[in-house]
Amino acid sequence: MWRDETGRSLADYPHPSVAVDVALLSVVDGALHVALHRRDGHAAGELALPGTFVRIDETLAAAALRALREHLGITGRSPEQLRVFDDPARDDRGRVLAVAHVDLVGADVLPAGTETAAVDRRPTLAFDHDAMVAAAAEHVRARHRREPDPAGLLDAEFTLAELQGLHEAVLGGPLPKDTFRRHVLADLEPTGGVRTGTVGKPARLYRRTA
Amino acid sequence: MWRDETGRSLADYPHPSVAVDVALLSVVDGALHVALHRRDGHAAGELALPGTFVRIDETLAAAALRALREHLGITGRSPEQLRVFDDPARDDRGRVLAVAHVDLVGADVLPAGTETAAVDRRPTLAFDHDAMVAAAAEHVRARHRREPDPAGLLDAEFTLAELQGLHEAVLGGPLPKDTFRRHVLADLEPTGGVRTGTVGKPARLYRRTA
DNA sequence: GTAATAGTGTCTCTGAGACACTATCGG
DNA sequence: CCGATAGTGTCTCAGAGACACTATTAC
Repeated sequence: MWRDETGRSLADYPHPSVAVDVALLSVVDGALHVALHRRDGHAAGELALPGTFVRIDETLAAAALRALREHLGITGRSPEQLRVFDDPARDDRGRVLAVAHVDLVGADVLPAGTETAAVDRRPTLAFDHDAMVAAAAEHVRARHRREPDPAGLLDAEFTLAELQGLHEAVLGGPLPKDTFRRHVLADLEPTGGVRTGTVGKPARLYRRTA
Repeated sequence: MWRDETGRSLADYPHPSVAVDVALLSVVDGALHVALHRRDGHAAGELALPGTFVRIDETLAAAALRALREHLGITGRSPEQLRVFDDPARDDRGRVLAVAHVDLVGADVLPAGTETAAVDRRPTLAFDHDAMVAAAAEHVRARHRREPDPAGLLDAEFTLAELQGLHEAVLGGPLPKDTFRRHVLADLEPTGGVRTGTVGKPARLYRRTA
């Protein structure tokens, strides 16, 4: 451990605490939702994103996963970093920098009873979590404009209609069928199979390339 | 100040230190350069980005500005946040999270003698500063693909050739004249003046709109 | 056959890029 | 006039979007 001239280590200097907050998004009832929890202790009952303080030997990703586990009972995802929120007044318990994260999971990953809110009609959240949700939704939507099912929410094989339904749910609006199909076909390969047992012409099955 | 059940404040818990590092980019000799400094004390002589630890009541932007002032003697810019670098082994003095920032300034802002390196042919830097410079260059280049002179490096009035020269320097390669002009004209308005005193047909002067 | 869904041919519009051309200065 | 730089007309190509059409199943 490094020491300065007076024998103090880095951690001995006063410095901000660091928290992670995770906007865990999911498609529920055909719309993009965010998972929330009610705070207890200080300011109990207020809706907030799952978050936690970063421990001294923990990566941000590890802290984000721990927040999901402790607050929502969810394991095994890989949150992406958005940015640091550093308004000095954002947390009245002290000086806290918050690194916002985003992840997108299937609705089946959320334990029964998990509280969620549609990102486009959400209640006011604690701290600056509203801005975090807005940034998270924009991040996920931008990726879904560029790439088919970037989070791998669909099964290994899926029809173009299923893919389009996912993208419409994430983006929050209808997409033109023909343009959408031509747009995503470049990143898909047909498996040769078809989806049977439904009404109408059977749909070809695809998987993502690369 | 908030206290837990045992009377400890947030800052009493062990937590990572937070640093800012700034990739200060500039156009020098027609190419994108990054300003560096030589570290002293521990690992003296190694080239690094200007950086500093974030004080407990300081915003990230304020810390970034302070790092530029203390290491390079530069004031008055507005660095943008890139992302947090959190490899546990990135700093052998202790657990340090680094928030990378980027800014782009005119070469005239750099004090005489400032050490710089072309971003595309740079020496190996300390810590993970190589990755920060790469991210910073990509960030600045992406903005210059979308928008004319986003950092306002040119004078209030400029010719299209001057603007194109700036973009070629930032992007690191030649641009087609006619396509470039049509691309940026949407965001410019002619001032009515012309640049005289040069060889050839006088060029019209423009300013950025909005 | 009909209803329903899957998939495509084609037209238009727009923007990027390439190329060559015209325009206007100093000398 | 010439050399040099500024600026434009136009062609082609590719992708987005709109529309209508064809294809293939269950019943």
